[in-house]
Amino acid sequence: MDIRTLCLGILTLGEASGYEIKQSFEDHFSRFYEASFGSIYPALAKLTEEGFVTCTELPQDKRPDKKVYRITAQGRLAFIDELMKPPGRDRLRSEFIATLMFADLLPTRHLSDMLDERVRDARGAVAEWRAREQGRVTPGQRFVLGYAIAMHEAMARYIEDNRHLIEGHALLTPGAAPAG
Amino acid sequence: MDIRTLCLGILTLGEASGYEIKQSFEDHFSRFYEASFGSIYPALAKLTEEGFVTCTELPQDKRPDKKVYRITAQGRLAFIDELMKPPGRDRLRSEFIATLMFADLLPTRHLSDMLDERVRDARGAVAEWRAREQGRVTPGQRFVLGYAIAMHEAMARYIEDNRHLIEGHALLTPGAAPAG
DNA sequence: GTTCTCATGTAAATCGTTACATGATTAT
DNA sequence: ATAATCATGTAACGATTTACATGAGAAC
Repeated sequence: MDIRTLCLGILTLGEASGYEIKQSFEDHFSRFYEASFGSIYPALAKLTEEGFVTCTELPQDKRPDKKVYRITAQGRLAFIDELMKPPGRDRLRSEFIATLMFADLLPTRHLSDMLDERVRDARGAVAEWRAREQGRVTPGQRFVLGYAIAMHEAMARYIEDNRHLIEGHALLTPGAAPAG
Repeated sequence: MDIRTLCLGILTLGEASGYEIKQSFEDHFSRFYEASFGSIYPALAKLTEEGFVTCTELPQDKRPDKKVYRITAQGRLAFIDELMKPPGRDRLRSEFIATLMFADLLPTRHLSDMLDERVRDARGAVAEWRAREQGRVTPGQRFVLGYAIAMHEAMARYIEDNRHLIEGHALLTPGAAPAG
């Protein structure tokens, strides 16, 4: 599922310009997929060429013309075809996790700061998603929002419940018990 | 955190050949990071050039010589330097999630199959990790294994608890209540 | 007999980001 | 003044995968 296909998907929700599609990526796919203009604009050009979307130029004053894209019937079919393919494996690249794998090489203080920040960040993301859940969303979007919330709550909870495994390690090694 | 750095990390756990590092990626980073030979071999060549690892060739019969890499003191420092950098954001690309976002475009039957398979897969992964948890692992590795388990359990649980949101939709729309 | 494991490496292709190029308007 | 929002697009660069190249031995 490349960015080209995801643009098509966003256009099933309504017409949009390249600029607006970028915002949609941030709104709907935030933390799942990201896309830059450098991939969105060429994708839209290609989709137009292929007949999956049409493009109408709206003249604007003091700005480049706004190009509004609409998905075609053919585009809708192509998108559904793509959706019906068995989804590939999730691909997560987490520097946070990679770092913690080597926690024993790092000072406890540094780890604590990292974990604190991660928990803050996860809880912040959950708050944002909860807010978005209140708005008008399709059942699919609601399911995915709930999924994101559940995952990030589980993340925060796991970190809080298990941070002692890496933070408290020095205190738990034999012979390193604190005096008193 | 690129593959080059991760190779260095794996070598902090002990000497290894390129082939073995590939296996380590599957063992330790499975579902977090993946790496192919096409990225590992050039990475090791570059690390050797930079003095972060040394390479010893073991002649083998009927096979290419095995090149065993060991991390140097300099390499260890460089790796820790890298670990101390604030980790970048997690980057997840999930075709599964992207597909569910557009669940309303798909037949319920197809969704059910996808969800079933995802739950099976998550529970299978959890079982594998639980087995690995029994072996000898560093505290960091234990933390990360627990994290992976917690995440995938949360995933399976969320899907089971909320699949009706997308599967049962037809039954819940007004006027579509089952007779009886 | 076909697939898996072991073992290394290169080259092409893919996919995407970052930086560049341009420029007015509005909010802080 | 400085940044953010609006608006499009190209070109260079980067990271990684896939396919190619080679080949024996063991297991099924």
